[in-house]
Amino acid sequence: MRVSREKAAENRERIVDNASRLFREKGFDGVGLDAIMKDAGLTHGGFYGHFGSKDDLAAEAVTRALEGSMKKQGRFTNLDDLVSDYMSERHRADRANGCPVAALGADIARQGKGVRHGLAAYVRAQLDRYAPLFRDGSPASRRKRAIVTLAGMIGALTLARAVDDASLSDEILAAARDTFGKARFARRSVDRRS
Amino acid sequence: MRVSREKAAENRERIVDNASRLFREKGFDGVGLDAIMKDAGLTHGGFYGHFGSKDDLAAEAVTRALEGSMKKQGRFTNLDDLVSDYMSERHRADRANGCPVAALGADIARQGKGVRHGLAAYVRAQLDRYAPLFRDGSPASRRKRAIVTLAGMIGALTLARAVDDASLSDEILAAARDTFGKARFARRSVDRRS
DNA sequence: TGTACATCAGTGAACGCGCGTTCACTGATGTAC
DNA sequence: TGTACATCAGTGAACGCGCGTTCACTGATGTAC
Repeated sequence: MRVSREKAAENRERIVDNASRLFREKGFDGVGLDAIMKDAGLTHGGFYGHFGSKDDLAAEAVTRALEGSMKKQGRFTNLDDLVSDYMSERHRADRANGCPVAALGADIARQGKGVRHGLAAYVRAQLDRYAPLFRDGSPASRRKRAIVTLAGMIGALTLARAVDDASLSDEILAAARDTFGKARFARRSVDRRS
Repeated sequence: MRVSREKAAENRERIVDNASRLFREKGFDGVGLDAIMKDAGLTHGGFYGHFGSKDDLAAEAVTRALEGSMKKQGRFTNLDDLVSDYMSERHRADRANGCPVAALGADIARQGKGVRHGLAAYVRAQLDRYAPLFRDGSPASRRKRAIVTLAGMIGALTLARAVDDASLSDEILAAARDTFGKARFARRSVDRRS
């Protein structure tokens, strides 16, 4: 049953990719190793040839998902497009391929040090990406708005997915799209003193 | 071992309260019925005298947590105090007694119809509570800002808890506090056309 | 290049544990007289 | 009010299942000559 080293490396990649999607869709505890391996066209016994434990895979899968999310958002050169994409109905419906923070949310905070450290790096990278996309403001103001934009989009997507009411969900998406996109989330909203 | 009807009703309440805290702290799959019943000073066998299943308890526990969260936020008469409290270091540290949406996040979206319906009612109630606290703006503008404030606070707290970097976490809390509190998140930030 | 052997990626049965759930039982509470 | 019986909240052992993990085995790949 041995396969070539190249094929084995491909199998490993496929396990991580598929697990990254399955975890986002069903949560860490919602998928077993059996389902993950079957999804990659393998049997569960081979798992420990590739990973030390399910937790190890979870860490790799989250990292992979964060990388994918960063790469995807890196394609946008203005905030409007980025926000429109993040706040789209398509993203709301496709938890498996979307933002891992919105998909796994609080469960990430219950993961090990590796995952949480990777998330911090992800957040910093995203803030550095968002900040220059604002049209005006000091570096400090840009950074503050970048934080609020990132947090607001994550919270809005989480709410829009959790709510059992299509029109309320649509309203949440629209409000976030409208506020954070089109550079309407302008400098003075944050910087102005009362 | 029979106890009085009054005592039994108290026991039931205690189970729901404690479960609501335990779920928020460790997630739905992070606590077993054994731990929940032990936490209430009972043994696990008695569980099914009170509830039909663990899922039923989860639904009640989330509802209870949402009610508690609404009652708590109802005490605030201005946004600044409300935001300062939500975005406090104390709230970040105390997942068990804090906002259930931030604590359970995406897992709520994977719950049954009852929980998600209750969440929608909670969101609507919170929006109605936030909207009048803004200093200016049309009803539509107030509602839009209420949505963004609610989503932003939830996202910011989720991020602040998930990140493995104290100074980044503090920065996220501060940015959200500063943006959503003190009515600085003013009308024109949302309404102004480009 | 071809052959013989060693390696090792993947298989599938098995283990052990925890968890949700069930159930016969206990004994204090509630009720009927 | 007191007694006798029925009820039923809670107990703790047991069940069954799924899941993470282990392991002996297989047979194709990789390597040594």
